[in-house]
Amino acid sequence: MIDIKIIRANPDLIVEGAKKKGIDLDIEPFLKLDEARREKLYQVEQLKNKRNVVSEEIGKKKVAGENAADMIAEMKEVSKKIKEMDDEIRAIDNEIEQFLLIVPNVAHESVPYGTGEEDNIEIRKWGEPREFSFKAKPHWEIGVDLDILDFERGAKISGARFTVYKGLGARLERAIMQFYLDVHTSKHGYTEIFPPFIVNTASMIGTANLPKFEEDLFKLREGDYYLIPTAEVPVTNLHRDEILDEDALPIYYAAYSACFRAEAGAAGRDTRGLIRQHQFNKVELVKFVKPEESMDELEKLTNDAETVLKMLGLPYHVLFMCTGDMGFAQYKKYDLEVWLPSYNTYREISSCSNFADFQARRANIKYRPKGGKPEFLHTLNGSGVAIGRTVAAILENFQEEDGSVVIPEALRPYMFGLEKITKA
RNA sequence: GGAGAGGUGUCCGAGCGGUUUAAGGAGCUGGUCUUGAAAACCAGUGACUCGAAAGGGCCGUGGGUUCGAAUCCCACCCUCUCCGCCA
Repeated sequence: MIDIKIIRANPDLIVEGAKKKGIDLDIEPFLKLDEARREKLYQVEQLKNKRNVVSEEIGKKKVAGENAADMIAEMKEVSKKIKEMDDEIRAIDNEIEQFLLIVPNVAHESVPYGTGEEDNIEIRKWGEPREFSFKAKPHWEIGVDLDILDFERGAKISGARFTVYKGLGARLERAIMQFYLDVHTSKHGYTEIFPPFIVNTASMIGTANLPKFEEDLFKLREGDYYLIPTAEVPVTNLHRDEILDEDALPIYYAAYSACFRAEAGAAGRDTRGLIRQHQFNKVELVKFVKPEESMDELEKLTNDAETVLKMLGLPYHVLFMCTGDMGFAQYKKYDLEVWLPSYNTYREISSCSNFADFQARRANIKYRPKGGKPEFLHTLNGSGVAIGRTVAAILENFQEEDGSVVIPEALRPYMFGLEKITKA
């Protein structure tokens, strides 16, 4: 959420910022509402002050045994008027709130302007895509041939975009999960969190998944429950409505979770394999930091995510996301894309973002600077990294001509020391 | 799911519908005393929020009754105890 004071003072800046993200914002109705609200607020507060003062006098008279009938009659009118005005103000507040929730974050000035993914800028590249001396297979063929991925039965028991992992496939998925958590907690200073996979509406609003992106979510039929699309949601909301001590910052959390995405509007895209699923596993990194540190923290977080890809030996590059492709809530964002031979290109495996105070304001997360008033802190998060897509990348990049797959050394301790997955 | 109890400031904990601008304690800050510390004593300190200010709001959340609500009514949420069910 954008600070209402900033919108008031610089409405053009907000409209311009939204436009850069490809969003048309009609801000005039908001400005009128805001004006009307402040006018009414002033009036009703005058009345409330009168009510407070006179009611106290009535109390004193009553205690003294004096008659206060005329004052009470007068206050009855005042109270009625207050009630009417409060109702009006409440209605306006509601409209303003609804508007504020759909105003996108304004990107940092360094973010390149662009309208789509073709305008993202590659800023780093690590590793070299492998030249195959044989015909490389896509991971969905490798996985089926090795009998470690079962797409057909996934479709049978659940539907499209669900996959069953089997045997060493399941083991590989679990090994990667452990490996990522271990690296981030033991080498990068993150505290492990194992969150609920179901959250309420307030949490979804806090991270800006609601109200704008409801169609991307799975909502449960009973109760105020949604399946989380990423651990970012429960973990960021861990500190919702809290004021943290300055000494507690920065906070680094690493969390594994299953992620559930409706993938509305993705029909026909990435229909084969593990790339786009309704349910997938991911280790997410979340940070709560002081405002002045968030830009540096984004670099560190991105670096932490890159580290695990390097340790696995997977070629990747880093994109500086342009305004048009960075998302609604982001202030600055990098995507890590891993090389996938079957696509003959890089595909997203991690997204690292600084939200500045955008989420903190929605979720009301503050910190108390030494000797100062509470202030909104900054939140960041990034995948550290997506697990299913890691499996896809490992199968494809490390496949052998005989259909086997070499397990990256870093994972072998988690795979009974196994060096290769071969046909049974 | 059933029955009961309860949600008050950083914490504990009072609070007949009208000096509550929330008692009291703890904590925290400063001081006295002490070689220093502890203890004791004295003084100060009450979140947060809207507002330029005056002022308004805030006692789980949201409504309601009333001239006036922490205090009464309704709904919801959460916590605890017991029972039931259950991995």
